[in-house]
Amino acid sequence: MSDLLERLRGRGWRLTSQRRVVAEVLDGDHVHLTADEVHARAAVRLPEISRATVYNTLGELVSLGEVLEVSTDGRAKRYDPNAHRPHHHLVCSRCGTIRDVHPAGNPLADLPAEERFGFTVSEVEVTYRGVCPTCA
Amino acid sequence: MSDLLERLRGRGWRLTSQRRVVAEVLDGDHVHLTADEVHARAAVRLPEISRATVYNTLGELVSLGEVLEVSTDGRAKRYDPNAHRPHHHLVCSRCGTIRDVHPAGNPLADLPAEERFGFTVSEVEVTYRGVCPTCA
DNA sequence: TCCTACGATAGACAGAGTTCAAGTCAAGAA
DNA sequence: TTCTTGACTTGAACTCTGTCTATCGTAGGA
Repeated sequence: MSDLLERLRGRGWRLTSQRRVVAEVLDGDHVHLTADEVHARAAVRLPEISRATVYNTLGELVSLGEVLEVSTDGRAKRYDPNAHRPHHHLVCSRCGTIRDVHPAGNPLADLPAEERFGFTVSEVEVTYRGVCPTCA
Repeated sequence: MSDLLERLRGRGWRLTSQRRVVAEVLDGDHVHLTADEVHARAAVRLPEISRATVYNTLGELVSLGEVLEVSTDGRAKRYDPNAHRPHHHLVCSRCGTIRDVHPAGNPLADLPAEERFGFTVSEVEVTYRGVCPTCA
C-alpha cells in the first residue's frame, strides 16, 4: 500500500493524514467496503475525519484508477482496491459478501456486432450471484 | 400483458386498479423505467396513486419473477419487464440508455469450480458499457 | 519560518427508497 | 345483493446514501 501512497504522491497528490488513513483502510485483497464502512474504520484512527472527506478521497482514488467502484445492489456503492488486475465479482444474495473472481472467456468478444446497436462498447462487468458457504 | 394480469390473479394477487396500471405501464420490450418514471406514467391514468404503492407493486412483481430489477449505476434502480427471456444489458455511460442484448457464450460455465469459493452460483448478470450512437 | 493554495470540516441539502398508522375496498360468503 | 374482512393504498415522516458550500486549517514550497 505504500506503493499506492508513492504513486499518489508522484501524481501530485497532497498527502494529508486523512488521505493516508483512507488509503490504508482500503489496503488488502477482497476488501469491498462501503463509503460508510471506510469512514467508520478511518475514524478509529482519526476520529475527526468527516464523511465529506471520505467521499472526496474515494472519488479521487476512483478517478485516478486506483480503486474501482462496484454497485452490486441498489444500495451503497462499494470500493474495490484491486483495480490493477482485471476481475469480476461473485456476490452472496443473502449477506452481500463479495469475492473477486477470474472467469475464463472474454464476454466482450461474445457480443456480436448486430447486438451492439451502434454503441462503442468499451467494457464489460460480470456479476455472479449465489449463496456463500456461510449462508448456505 | 393481460397474460401477466392473468398469471398474477392465478397466484392469488388481489387485482386493484393501482396494480393493474403499474403492470400496464411496464408493458413492452426495451422498457427500463425507474420507479419514479413508473409512478409518473401511472399517475397519468390514476392521478391519486401513491409512490409507496408503486414501490410495493414493483417489489412484488420482482419477487414473483415477473420483472427484473436492474441497477446499472449507483442511481435509481430500473425495472425490466422482459424477465422471461434471458438477456443482458448494454448501457450508455453518458446518457444511461439501456438496451437488452443477447450475447453468445455462457458466462456461468466460464467460472471454474476453484473460483467459486464454495458458493452455490445460480445466476450471472453481464453489463456492457459504452457510448450510444446518439451520444457519440 | 512564513504564505497560500489546496484540502478538510460541519452541516444543510437532495434523491431514492422504506415504514407506519389509518383509511379503503376487492372478492368471497351468506 | 349486501356484508365482512383482511389485504391494499395513502401520505407523511423517516432512513440511507451521497453532494454541495462556506469557512477553517495545513502541507509543503520559498
